[in-house]
Amino acid sequence: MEKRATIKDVAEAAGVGVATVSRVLSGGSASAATRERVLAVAAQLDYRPSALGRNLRQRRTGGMGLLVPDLTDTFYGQLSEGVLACARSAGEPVVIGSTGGDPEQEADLIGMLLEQSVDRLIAVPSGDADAWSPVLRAGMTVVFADRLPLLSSPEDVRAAAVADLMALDGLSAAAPARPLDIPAVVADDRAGIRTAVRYLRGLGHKRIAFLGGPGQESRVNAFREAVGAPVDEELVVFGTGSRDSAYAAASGLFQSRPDLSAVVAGGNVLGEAAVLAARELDLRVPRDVSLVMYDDVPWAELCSPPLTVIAQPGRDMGYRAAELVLRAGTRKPRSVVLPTELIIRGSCGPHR
Amino acid sequence: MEKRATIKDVAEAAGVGVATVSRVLSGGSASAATRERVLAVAAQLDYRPSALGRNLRQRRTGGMGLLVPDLTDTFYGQLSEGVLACARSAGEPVVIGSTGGDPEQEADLIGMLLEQSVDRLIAVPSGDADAWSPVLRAGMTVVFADRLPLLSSPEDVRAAAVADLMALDGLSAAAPARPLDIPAVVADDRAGIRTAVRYLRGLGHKRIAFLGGPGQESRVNAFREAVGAPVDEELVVFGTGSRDSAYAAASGLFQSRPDLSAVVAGGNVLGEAAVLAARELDLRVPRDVSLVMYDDVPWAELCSPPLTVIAQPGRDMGYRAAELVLRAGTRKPRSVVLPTELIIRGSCGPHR
DNA sequence: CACTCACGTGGATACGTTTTCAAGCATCTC
DNA sequence: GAGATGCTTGAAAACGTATCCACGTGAGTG
Repeated sequence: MEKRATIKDVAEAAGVGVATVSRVLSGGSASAATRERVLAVAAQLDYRPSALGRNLRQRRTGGMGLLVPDLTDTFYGQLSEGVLACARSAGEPVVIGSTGGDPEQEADLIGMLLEQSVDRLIAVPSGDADAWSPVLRAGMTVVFADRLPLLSSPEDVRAAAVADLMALDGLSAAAPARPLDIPAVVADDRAGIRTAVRYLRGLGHKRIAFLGGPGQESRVNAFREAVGAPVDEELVVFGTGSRDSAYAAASGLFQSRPDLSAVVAGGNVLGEAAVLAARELDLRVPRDVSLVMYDDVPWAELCSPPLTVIAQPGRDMGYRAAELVLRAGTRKPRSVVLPTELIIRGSCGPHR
Repeated sequence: MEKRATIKDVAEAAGVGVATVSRVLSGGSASAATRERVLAVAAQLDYRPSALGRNLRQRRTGGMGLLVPDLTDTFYGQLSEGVLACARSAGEPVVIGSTGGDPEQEADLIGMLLEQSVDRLIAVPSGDADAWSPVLRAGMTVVFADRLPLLSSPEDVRAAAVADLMALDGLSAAAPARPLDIPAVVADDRAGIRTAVRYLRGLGHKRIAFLGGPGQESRVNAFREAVGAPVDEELVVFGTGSRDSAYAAASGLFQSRPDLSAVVAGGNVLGEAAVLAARELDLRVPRDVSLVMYDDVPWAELCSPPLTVIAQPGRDMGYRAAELVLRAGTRKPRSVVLPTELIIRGSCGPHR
């Protein structure tokens, strides 16, 4: 196990000062002759600058943090792949954490990132806005993906609801002033849900349920808006994030309201739970109940019938978020809303 | 954005030297009085030791690297969750990379990790053994997960085949001397495949095909061994890792050999491709073709019929690998072989 | 020719921590 | 009571890099 060459070794071998080596390697000015010599020596010694020294000197770790609720959820897998793709092309490391949707674990992981001096973070937030403002004060550049943190105080919630609707109105609409001024890359939940609800309405469905998970406030709001008042509150139910609780929620919904004829699932885990629960209760899809699921995942096509879905570009979402967080120094990052698409397959039928 | 307190600040505020602060915080000896004072001051200043300084001093980054082929593959999602769970409980960061199954990208990512002085790595290897030996020489502690790297030279390959069979013979059998002495956490592929093949045989199937992906040499070998010579080589086909190529392989297999009555898919992406291709070709599962898939993923139950699978404990695999790599300093890590389980659902029927 | 200016260069410093080392001090032993 | 022993403590060095600053050299200008 031979030890790695340091910048000092290169400097000595090339007969120059360490400062010159540093400049050559980080693109500073140097004469053509010395540049060439330094590069040759560096290559010959197989010199790789130590990120440790650099990081300490610049008082920050390169790369970025990535916080997702669950890597077992295919959508977050897609999102992560997008982030990693962007990071790879930039040659930057990404340190990842899985929060389990738990604000406490999220806070722990943020603490760990802080300790590592990771100052750029892409997060699918679980904690509320109050939990995130300290992070900003710590000097972190944060970009939210997939969703925004829930606002905590009542008046904030009101303001945010308004802001959300405004933000989603146009695809590239400028984000309104929010209590928490953090850029985000999210899907156009409002349009996606609206399209799905209209589609179901067009098939004759009247009693449409929403099966949601944690952090899907924006989708629920969109659902409420799309169905119009008055919303039958028994028809919107929530799981807590685990597959078990999603199944319980779905099963409970089907049993307590046999009159519902369609359900929109707020995410692929919820969708999975819905088809499982429906099968268990001998409800046929789409004969007895129509189903449209948020997230297009490979296995949606495998179901029989194949699932009609609201597709959101998970990979793009991750990639864009990574771009934003990397360019944060240069450009002031603006929020991005990505389009969704209703992909009609076989899980929705006419109301009978 | 107030700047963080350093150890020096704490030392001054507590009226002690920095060395004392360091000792108190890293569990060294100190008098009860000073310990208490230092702790109080540290808490009051909200002091968090910077990993940067520590890392530079110790010439190594804490935590571990994690290299998987594709986070979109649910199995690797499970494996990653296991690694993250272990890392979280140890308070260690994880820097992740997705190789896409490409040895070149893998090498790039390894280079990045080296640059970061990450000296502990959990990898699902894509490159062959020759690509990995330099990593060891660089002083990295590596633990392979899910599979072993392919050996490159012909004699090595022979030796490895023998070694693999030996290694898999007992669950906790000591790993034989291999050209590459790296501990690994893998599933008992041999037993898993053997059980599946026997099960299919028991249903009367004679022409059983194997649909494999990259890095599944161990499973193919096990398949060859289980069916016994002579193996109809047309019945073992490979995709390159992408979903498209998996689909192409599956589709090609079904079309070129309409006489096959059962197929074993070497992974969940392959299994997905198989049911898609079968449906496209109007082959009914399990009436026309029986299917058993490696990997138990949540959506296996969603298919109709639900898929019979060889379950391997992805999460455990990741957790164990992380444990091994973290304890590498203390204990000399030994390879681990985890049990598989044939979960019979509805995708296999009697041969007709 | 003297003076300025621009540029290439290297020495020195700082980043925040851990660890070594020796010194200070109190206690114990003969 | 003198020496030895043990424990606590702080000063200082080191880790590998980027950057500030000052120095020297060459060209360009008056």
